[in-house]
Amino acid sequence: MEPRKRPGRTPAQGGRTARPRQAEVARLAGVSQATVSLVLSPKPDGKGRLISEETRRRVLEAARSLGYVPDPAARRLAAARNNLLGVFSFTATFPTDVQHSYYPFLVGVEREAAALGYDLVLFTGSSTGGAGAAGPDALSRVRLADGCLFIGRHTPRAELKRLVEDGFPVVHLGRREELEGVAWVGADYVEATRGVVAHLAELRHRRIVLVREDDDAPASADRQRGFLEGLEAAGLASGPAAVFRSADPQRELTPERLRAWADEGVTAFVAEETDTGAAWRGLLSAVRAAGLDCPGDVSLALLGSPPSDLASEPVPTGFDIPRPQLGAAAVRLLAALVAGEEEAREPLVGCAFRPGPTTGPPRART
Amino acid sequence: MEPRKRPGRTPAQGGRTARPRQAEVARLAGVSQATVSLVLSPKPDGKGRLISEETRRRVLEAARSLGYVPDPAARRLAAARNNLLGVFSFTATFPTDVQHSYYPFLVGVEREAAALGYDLVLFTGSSTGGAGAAGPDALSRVRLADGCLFIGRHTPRAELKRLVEDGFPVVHLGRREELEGVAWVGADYVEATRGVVAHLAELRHRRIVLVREDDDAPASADRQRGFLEGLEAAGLASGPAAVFRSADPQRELTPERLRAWADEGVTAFVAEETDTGAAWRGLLSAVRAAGLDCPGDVSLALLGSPPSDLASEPVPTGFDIPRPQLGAAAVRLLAALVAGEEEAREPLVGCAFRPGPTTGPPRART
DNA sequence: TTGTATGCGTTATCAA
DNA sequence: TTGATAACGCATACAA
Repeated sequence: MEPRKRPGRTPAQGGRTARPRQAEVARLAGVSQATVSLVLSPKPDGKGRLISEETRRRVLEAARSLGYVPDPAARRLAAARNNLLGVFSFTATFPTDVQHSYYPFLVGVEREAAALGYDLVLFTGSSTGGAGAAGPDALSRVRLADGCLFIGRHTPRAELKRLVEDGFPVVHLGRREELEGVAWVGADYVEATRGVVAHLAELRHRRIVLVREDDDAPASADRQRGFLEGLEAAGLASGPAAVFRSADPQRELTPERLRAWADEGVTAFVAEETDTGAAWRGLLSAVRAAGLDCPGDVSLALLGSPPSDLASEPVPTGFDIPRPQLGAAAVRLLAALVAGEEEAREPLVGCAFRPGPTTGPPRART
Repeated sequence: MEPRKRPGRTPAQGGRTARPRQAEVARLAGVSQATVSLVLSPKPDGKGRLISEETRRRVLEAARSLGYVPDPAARRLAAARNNLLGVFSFTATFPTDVQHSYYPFLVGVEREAAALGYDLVLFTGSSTGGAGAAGPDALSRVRLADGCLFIGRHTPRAELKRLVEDGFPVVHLGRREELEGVAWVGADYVEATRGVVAHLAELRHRRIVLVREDDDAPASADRQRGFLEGLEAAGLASGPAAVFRSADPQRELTPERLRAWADEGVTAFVAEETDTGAAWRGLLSAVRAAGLDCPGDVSLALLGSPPSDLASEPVPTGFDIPRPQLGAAAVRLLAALVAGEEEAREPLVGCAFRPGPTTGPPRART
């Protein structure tokens, strides 16, 4: 039986012109398809040109005139590379609720990817139940890319581990030490928080309280750790009493509570930054409701950046998470993994201390 | 010559264990590779099961025990499509300056793409070297996807046309009627603006002035057209005098000018929305500087949404551009083109009228 | 109902 | 220096 023309092909392929293939470039240039491949995929092997300058020119010209672009799927199948980096977030990458946006990270991710010569594939998460929905192989689609960046707290561990075990380059944006073998890049919340505490201690605050949400995320734990370490370093009383942990700070952080603390000699509060900003919001409103002056009566600091809807307020003392830099660092690491380099870089990115008008020396006690 | 073991394979493929293939699943289940494929990729064709329940079970069991996951590259290669939609913006997709961001569109783009089973490839036109260098064939890279969405005012016409001529599915986000053959999806500024004028006319305003920037973008032209049509429909005097066009409204829109208009009987102003929001800003500050009360002395309307940094101000009367919906509509259209369907849908998306506190009946003239 | 054969577009090997 | 050719893993038309 002789070969069919195009078996395995759905009949209604669409009436449009197919994308140009290497074979067509070859015909136009009067060479073989393999030659086209050689010309078009420069070997970094350092091997000198095996193709004559003349042929080379003709092939390039033909490719250009045809608008040829290599098929990423075929490339990967042939065990080559795509120049495609994946970005996968379990929740929507562009949520309607801008509060949870990964936008600032993406700024850095895009810039760095472009600089390194990669395009980005945004794998639409399972949020909408669309592309990859919830199936166990939802994450599998990312294998189309050369490597993939994961963002968000809720990355399914098993799937991620599977990818890593298969040798697929993966980088997680955000600390993920529990996931063994998963490379990650994160902000150094511990150090940054220590810095904020040190700042308050220098101002002569003696009792400081951390307001945090009831969440087990590494980001929360890190801040608490940095907080306690900071207290110790300053020779201040630490202990669980210094941490106020609440599932709903905006409710449970009452003005009475605040006054009680003040009476006990607490002169400063630090709140963690989270998606919702609940801790900080709760703290702010409680202070106001209690009629306390800031920074006169109490100093306030935010362990992160203020929510965007509070943009009209003065920017509080705290630190800035360098999200674009984080994104860029993650891409650099991922690119290194893709290139087969051993992972050997500092995964922590420092946060810059941000002075602000919400902290000052405590009022002398009477 | 007998077949090599794994030719075309780079020798140092990595020491990692290869993932299971359909062939291995087949061996374990005692069936052929094709059968495995049949079982594992359910056809939505509605065709009943061609595979016996027994075989089916065995295959699934074998696949599970081996931890089989399909290779997306192979799958896409065989299917002759990527399930990838490109998104191309001439400026960075994620600019540092959030003002100019396409974020709201992307929200809808992502959601709809996910719903339709597509992933997104982000192309950056302005990228600094790297992937998308600035070459004339920069746009050519988008051919890697099954189709591409273009966003922004500055899409190079020639390149776009070339893509379309080659039968590559292209959709432009924003009206682009000059570019023949280029499918587009846009907001119906004409109709929306007419609505705003009608609203003012109903309030009994008799003289209304449009403040616009000196830009030839379709978006500006459409608003002007809708404005003039709205005036006519209400039986009001139109003509060029009703349009104030300025390259720098924030400078040229002086309080004196405003007073002069008021003296002439102008009781309402509408300003177009642009990237910078210059028209609206200029109008607002001039009204304030002139000491005019709004909506007492003058009614103001904004043909679009207010800039985010004016979030603290009351939201003016006007209309909302449904950006997420626009993005979604564009993706739907693009998907239809990719699927080979003839383009046959309404490219205009309506804008919702937004009542606000900045308009009211004009003060009775003395 | 299942197996066989073939090709999707690319890279890489080997012979010419 | 270039041209055949064999896979990569999967999906399908067709035969059995």
